[in-house]
Amino acid sequence: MINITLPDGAVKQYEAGVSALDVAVSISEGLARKVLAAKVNDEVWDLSRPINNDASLKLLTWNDVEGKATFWHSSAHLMAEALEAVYPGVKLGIGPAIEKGFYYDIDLGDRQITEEDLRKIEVKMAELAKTNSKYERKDVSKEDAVKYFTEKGDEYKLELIEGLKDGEITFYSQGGFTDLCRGPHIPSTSFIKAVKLTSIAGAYWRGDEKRKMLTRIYGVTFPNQKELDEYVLLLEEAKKRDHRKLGKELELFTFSEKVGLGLPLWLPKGAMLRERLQQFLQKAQLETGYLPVITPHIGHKNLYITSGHYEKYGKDSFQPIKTPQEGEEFFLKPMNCPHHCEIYKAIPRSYKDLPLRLAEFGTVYRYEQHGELHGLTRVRGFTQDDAHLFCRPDQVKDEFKKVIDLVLYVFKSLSFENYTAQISLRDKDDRSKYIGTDENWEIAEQAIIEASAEKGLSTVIEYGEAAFYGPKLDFMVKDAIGRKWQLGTIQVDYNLPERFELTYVGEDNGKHRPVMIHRAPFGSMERFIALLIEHCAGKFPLWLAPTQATVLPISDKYIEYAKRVEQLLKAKDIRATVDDRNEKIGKKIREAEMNKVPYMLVVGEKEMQDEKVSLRKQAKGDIGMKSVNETIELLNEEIESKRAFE
RNA sequence: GCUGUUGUAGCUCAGGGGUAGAGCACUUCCUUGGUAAGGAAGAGGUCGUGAGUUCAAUUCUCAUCAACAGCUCCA
Repeated sequence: MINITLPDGAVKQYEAGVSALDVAVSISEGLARKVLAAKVNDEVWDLSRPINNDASLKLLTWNDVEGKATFWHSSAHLMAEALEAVYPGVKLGIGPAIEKGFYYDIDLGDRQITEEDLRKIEVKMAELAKTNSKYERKDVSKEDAVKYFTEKGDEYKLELIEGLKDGEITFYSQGGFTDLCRGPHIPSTSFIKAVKLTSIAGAYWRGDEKRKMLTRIYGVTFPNQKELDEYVLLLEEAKKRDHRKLGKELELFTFSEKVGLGLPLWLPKGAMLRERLQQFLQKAQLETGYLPVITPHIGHKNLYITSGHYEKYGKDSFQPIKTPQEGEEFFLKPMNCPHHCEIYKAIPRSYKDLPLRLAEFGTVYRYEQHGELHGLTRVRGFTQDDAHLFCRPDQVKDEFKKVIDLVLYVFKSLSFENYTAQISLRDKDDRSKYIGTDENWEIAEQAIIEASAEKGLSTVIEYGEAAFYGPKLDFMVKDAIGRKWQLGTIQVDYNLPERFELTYVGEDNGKHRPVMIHRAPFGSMERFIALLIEHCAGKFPLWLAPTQATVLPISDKYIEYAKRVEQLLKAKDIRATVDDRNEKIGKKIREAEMNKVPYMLVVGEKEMQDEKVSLRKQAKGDIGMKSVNETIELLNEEIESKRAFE
């Protein structure tokens, strides 16, 4: 007999060799029908796999992340089976589950598939799913595995097998389809009740842009049709929040091919929003000891030779600006750090001056790959809410913690609650791409890990994601359709102080090298605002709304009064407008609602008589008649509180 | 940069080998209306750009540019 520990701590005894499915059956029939896979000692297993020793067991259903992943992984196999049926001779790359669904990379040879073909494949998948084929696991020797895929003529699978050790190769089969796979899988195809193949795209084999591009088919499946319908609805809703769409509708920003790709033009309302955000952070930074500086938009070539950026990015970036002076070249600044290093150097620094925190909303230009440009989230000209902290090595951790506080303050103020904090460290194996001593890297990596822990941040560690000059802590936020973007960032840099020969005089009267911390709580104004737009679906909190209130006269007769109310609001720093068009009140309200103006002040005969307005809140409706003064107080209280717009 | 899809009025989109249409927005007039679209008239496009096929191209073919999705990249 063996002991199986369940998640609630209960320990039950079973015969050795019991399967997770047996355990599920012993608990309840209903559970046994729902269960997809099982977590055995923290490893996800097939339900049918025998458990021979004492173990902890968690039964995974559709409600578990791992349950869904298993379901989608099995769906990828089902799609592969359908693809082989529809396109005989298709070669298969890899087909994993992803956050929302799955994909399979395939080589179709000379054939091409279109969106309509996806419908055919969906039908085939549904048909195969109904056959209720079991997913069966089989251990295979390397020799047999190679033989199988050689006969099948699938060079991609053969390449994958090459990287595997004999004795740890498994095949999974369902229906007439067999795939090289570690597993695990759901018990049978009949669990898959609803199928949607979402898109076709190209993807390099093994993510290497020098290798062949395969066709990637994305899909998602569900255990019932209702969930699929809900998912489709959710996607449609998400698309309405897209910052590119809202940016156009709310007249926040635009792009012009004539001005240039990836160079945003901020319209008056967008500029208003952006300036509010900038002032908000500036205030917080002044309170925490940052010193504003201003530097030019270009820098001499020598600046970037010193910084090392010329060598690393010179050819792939905006090309130099020439001057009448023969051989003289300037670059548009791709970052603010070198300029700030020169500010540091302008004056001899003592250990007593540190940390020195130089802050600048600095606009930079980077020639991003054409295919990378994306709304405001990836552009070629953007403004960083940049600052560089020059400090002594013993101050790094403390400074780091202060920056974490600032980033969290910013996120909290804008109610970004669903962020992830990612610590990016060096690649575990390949260390050739990093500069600086192992010792300094160790210190910096430790400082970040400790500072994050002491601040109670729950972080994920990503190896190989560090910048070439130092480790970093990034704050990632998802956009409307689930793509992750980096917003706030804190990076430790031992490189630039070295290259610029920055020093300070220590207590010992000797010269020492400061450590530099790059940090940007927003990341960039552009990207932050993009995510903010999607986060609040264009309904900005009152303190940020470009127009905070609009006065809507019932008819021409009240325009004069409406303008007086507008002036009273403006005198109290409320951004107000008047809709004095010759339109009915219903239409004015409708448009103000669609423009997401937080407050509407309806004025007519009744209001004009005793300095009142009928107040209406966007998405909430009429909230009754109030005096102008009451209204101003109400709005200003909300502005002060920086409340999120509910 | 790579693969695929798309490109018609300011916006959202329909159409289709014989030089174009809707709704919204815009302009003018009527209307002075109390909480999500009042009515009428008008203006607006050589159908992304260039070439080819054709008696004829916005429609077919090729190239190119841009947008979108994904990949690669991201100081």
